Amino acid sequence: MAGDEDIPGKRPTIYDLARIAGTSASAVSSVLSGTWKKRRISAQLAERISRVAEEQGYSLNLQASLLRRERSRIIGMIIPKYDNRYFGAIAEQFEAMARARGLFPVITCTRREPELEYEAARQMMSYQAECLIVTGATDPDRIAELCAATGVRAINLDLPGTRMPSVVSDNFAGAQELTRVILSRTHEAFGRRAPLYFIGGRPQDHNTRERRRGFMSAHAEIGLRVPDGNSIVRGYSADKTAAALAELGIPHGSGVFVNSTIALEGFVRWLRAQSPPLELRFGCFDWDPFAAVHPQNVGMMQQDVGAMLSRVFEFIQSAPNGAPTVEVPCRFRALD
Amino acid sequence: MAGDEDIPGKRPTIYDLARIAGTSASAVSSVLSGTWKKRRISAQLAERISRVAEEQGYSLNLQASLLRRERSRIIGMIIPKYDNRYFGAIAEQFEAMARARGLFPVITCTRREPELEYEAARQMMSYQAECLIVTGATDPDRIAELCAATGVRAINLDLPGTRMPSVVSDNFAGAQELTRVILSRTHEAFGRRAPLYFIGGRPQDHNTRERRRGFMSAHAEIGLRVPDGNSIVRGYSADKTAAALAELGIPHGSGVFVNSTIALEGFVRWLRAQSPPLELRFGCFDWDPFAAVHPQNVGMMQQDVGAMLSRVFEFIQSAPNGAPTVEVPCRFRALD
DNA sequence: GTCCCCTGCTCAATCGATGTAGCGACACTG
DNA sequence: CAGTGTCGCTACATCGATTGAGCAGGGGAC
Repeated sequence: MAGDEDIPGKRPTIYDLARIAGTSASAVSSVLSGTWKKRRISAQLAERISRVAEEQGYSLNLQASLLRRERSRIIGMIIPKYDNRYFGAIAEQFEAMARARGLFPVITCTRREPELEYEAARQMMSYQAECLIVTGATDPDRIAELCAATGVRAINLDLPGTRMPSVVSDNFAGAQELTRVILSRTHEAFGRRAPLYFIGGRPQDHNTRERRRGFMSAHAEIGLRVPDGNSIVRGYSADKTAAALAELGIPHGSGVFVNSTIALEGFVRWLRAQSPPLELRFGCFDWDPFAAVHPQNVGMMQQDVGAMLSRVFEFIQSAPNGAPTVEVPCRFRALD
Repeated sequence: MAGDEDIPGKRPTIYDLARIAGTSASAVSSVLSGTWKKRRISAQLAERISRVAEEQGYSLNLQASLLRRERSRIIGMIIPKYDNRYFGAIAEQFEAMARARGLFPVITCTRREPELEYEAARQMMSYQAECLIVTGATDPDRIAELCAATGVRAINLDLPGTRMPSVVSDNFAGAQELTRVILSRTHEAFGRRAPLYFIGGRPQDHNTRERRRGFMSAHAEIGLRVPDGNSIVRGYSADKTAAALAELGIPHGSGVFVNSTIALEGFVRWLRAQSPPLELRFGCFDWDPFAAVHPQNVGMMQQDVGAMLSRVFEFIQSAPNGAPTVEVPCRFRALD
């Protein structure tokens, strides 16, 4: 007990433990990393070292450890938002699934800013991430290039790219089904068949294009043509959506396809402000438990986050050839 | 151009760059870290090194860099959930504010599991985090002890502890105000003054206790006594809340205080399932934009995430004495 | 007694970046 | 031409953990 030196601000290293336990740093390292049996350390010494480490409140210096090891087991994810049920669920489940596989997840939020996406990806390289999941990126191919240059494997999630494997929802089929339901429920409620309105998303964005294609296809099935004026596609922003709706003037008895909960936020705010109250029927691509109890909501298309992430981890374990895009079916949640 | 060796899976180091540029690793390091002017490197050499680094797609090995430096500038946060507007906003704003201050945020989600909280905190120590923000932890004092042992500064957010500085909402005043509004709006709507119901939270949790105190106080002000049976406090779970509500049997014309959006999720699900429809008035401690358009919602008490995080960063910059608890006022969002 | 093997450890090189100390070359002073 | 200073760069120790190589000592075979 005489040699224990507790320099306050200084964290103990394996050299400190070795000195205190009267042994070598190698022995300490192998005991604490669990490889001591292969290295022929006696159970007695292992016991002593463990006790000293416990007493001194030792914790591994990951920086030093990772510098020496060949594999970091770090897996990075960049994601545009946290405060939204879809991306929140992705982040939360990704962490849990990564941990369950013995990997160290590191997530960072890029707020749909292309520069921040790029910087965050660079930072993941610096962390020595072995793999990077690029979620909802505005320019996935630029990041793919960065990853290719440093030899880091990358996978797109939610929004596909052309240079690395992608896992996305089956946006076309989901939108088609959702559109059919909104059309029929609007018909039931108001007795007329009119083309729906399409609200939210970005014109150039892959998901928005696919969903519009499904939306159009469901209209075509029943011989309806959608006028050009029936769309508001002004980006992922609740405020812009609400402002645009005020100009559009949707008539009583209409049906509305809302493309994301972000647009839906603007939509329900606008809808609530109408006086006299406006009777509509709407459906939304994406799930939210509070939006689900709105009386005019006829259904929400929930993206299957668990299944998508499973496919992502399959791609991680066995790298595919080329840059395939896998589409995962959505689950429709009918309301009422 | 003859010496460029592009070993595919291998990332270039400063030694590779030095060899290619015909200079030393020290020069490369100082140029890339921006300290080259102090080290008397000529602008010409700096230019050449930068070009080579660019060409080779060099990226810093943070592990090696941090191992050598005395400061990591890493700031950790553990948080119970992502997919909820309150915690989602905390995570998102924390990252932005940390970056704006030149720090590297690392967040991890602990799902209110005490063991995972502890493990995650250990991992933050291993990352050499200089500071740890402990958000909504079930046992903050245990983590405080861990941090004290390794000399890492720690701050509680949302839920206070006794061993490190804490930043929390003014739950008492917020709950009191919210209760007053629900009481008066229920009176307006149904003409009777009856004690409210209190739904959600954990009995032993500090926030729940404070909010119940505010709730009780607002009742006492107008001479109302709250019966013991008017509470459902069974943890942060939408399912348990919905199940308990089914047993409780809240009568038509009642007012309800919902303690968190997680409980609210169960509450609105239950409410919607009632047939014939149940007319109530409720308010919620926490903000959610979709819940805000519910016709029976009279107001939501929004926690001031920006202000709370500002206080957290103040504590980080100048460590306070002892373990003070700062209370940040909430912002009431009246509805209708 | 010699050879060999096994046990239980330690030594020292290594990962990549950083920063102090110092070296060679040249200019300028007196 | 010795002495001093500055410029522009390089050498090397260092951070903490990992791991292949190797060493001392004891036991058994012949």
